[in-house]
Amino acid sequence: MRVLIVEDDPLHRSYLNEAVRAALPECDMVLEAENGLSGELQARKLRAEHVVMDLQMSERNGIEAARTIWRERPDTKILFWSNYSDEAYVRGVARIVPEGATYGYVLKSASDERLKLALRGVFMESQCVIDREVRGIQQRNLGNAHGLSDAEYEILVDVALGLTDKAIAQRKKLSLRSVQNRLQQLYEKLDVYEVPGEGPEGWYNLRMRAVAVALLRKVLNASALERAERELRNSGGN
Amino acid sequence: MRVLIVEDDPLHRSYLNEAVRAALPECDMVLEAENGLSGELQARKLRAEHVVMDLQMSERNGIEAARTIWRERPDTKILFWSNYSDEAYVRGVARIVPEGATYGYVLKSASDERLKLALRGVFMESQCVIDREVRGIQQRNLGNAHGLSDAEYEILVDVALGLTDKAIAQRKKLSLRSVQNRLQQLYEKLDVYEVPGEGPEGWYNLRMRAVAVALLRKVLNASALERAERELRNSGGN
DNA sequence: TCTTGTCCTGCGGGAACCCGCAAATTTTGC
DNA sequence: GCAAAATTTGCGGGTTCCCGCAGGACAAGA
Repeated sequence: MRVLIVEDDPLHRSYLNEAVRAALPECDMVLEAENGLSGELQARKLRAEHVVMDLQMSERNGIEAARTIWRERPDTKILFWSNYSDEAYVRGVARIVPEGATYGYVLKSASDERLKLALRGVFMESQCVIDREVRGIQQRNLGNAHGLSDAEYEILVDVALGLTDKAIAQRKKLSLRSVQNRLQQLYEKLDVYEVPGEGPEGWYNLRMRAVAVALLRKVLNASALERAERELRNSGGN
Repeated sequence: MRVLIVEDDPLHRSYLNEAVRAALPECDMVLEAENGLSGELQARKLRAEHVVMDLQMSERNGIEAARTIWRERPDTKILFWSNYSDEAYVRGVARIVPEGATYGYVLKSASDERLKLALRGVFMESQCVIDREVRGIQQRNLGNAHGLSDAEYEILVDVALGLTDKAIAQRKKLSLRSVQNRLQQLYEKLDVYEVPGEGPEGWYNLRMRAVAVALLRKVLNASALERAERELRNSGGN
């Protein structure tokens, strides 16, 4: 059994290495990659079936790397090990996990014990192991108390990229008015109307404010934006 | 001689601890804090004169912690040790350095040797030690080839918070038109007019696009936004 | 079949934005 | 002290955004 570690911080990498060896005595080979790109290459070359990987790396982030790995071998078991439980990351991971694949998501702040349990659960028992904090984010989106639906999230991303209503309508094959409707839903869900202090009504540019709130609440983050931007440019703008 | 370490990642904290002991044999006490808030408190209680600290921590980030520390004792020597060289961080640090204070800025990706040199340089020799990558960012802002002036940056932040032109005019005590002028400068500096593919002219909402580009280029980041938002709410909205 | 609910669509108007033009004001350099 | 340069301000317009209103399309359920 072999395990591939994809993590750009050398300290965390060596910590992981040790944790893997301790948790999985049946593992006879631990490989390392220091960014998403080389992670992809190694996974392909070595036919890795067990990967533990960081999100947010330079060169290529964990979500994209995981997507290409899974595209080639959907039965690869991947344990994500991340600093944050931003909604944007959680949503990003959920979007790319293939039907029936087994994966895990644990935070770097978790104890050694939690990490080891996750390693055994995912790699040996084919369980999906998701930390409580992360799970909380996932739930909130389904029970749509405050969470955004996928449709709303996509509109949010397009707006955040700086597209006009018309451009979004074209991309999404909707009428102008429909786009604006979805925007209004978004504005309500994000409490955009709340005013700071006693100022007059027209204090906020709603479109911009919605994105600001989304960033502050970590519904959106920089790496999600980068992904969307790349996608936009590849699709030639329409 | 005592050194205070402020860093939330336990691995990095212990690594720093070791590095400090190795680089500074004359140091007889190494203290640790695990977030910005407790860092402030410890610095005050222990009258720390040598601090090495992470930016981007939960609870209170390094920039705010450093500001309050320097407000109380401007001769404190602070070495910032950060993952990123985002323009937003560099600018944030530069904004709060008191006249004549000595500080350093090294990246976590730097070698052990670089870190040790910085520790000795800042704490023993009262030099300012700034990594090359970080220095590069600073330069670009002064030689305003592409960098933003402070005025432009402030407008950018207000826009990113979601304020309307009118609201910004009021806050900054300018006329509506002046705000719009500054916005136009911003649009040019950020190459907002560049169009993806062959689409029609009106593809972008300039105001939103400017913020998107700023985020992608790391001129702005989430923590700078959080700071600005807090400031906005404190000032009661005007 | 008729109702109910949800979503998409068009119309219209008020507000906000983007910006060219030109005069007034401040800053800068010598 | 004075001219050049940069900033600020007002005016006017075209465009986009925000949204209430109302009509149509489609699915679920009585």
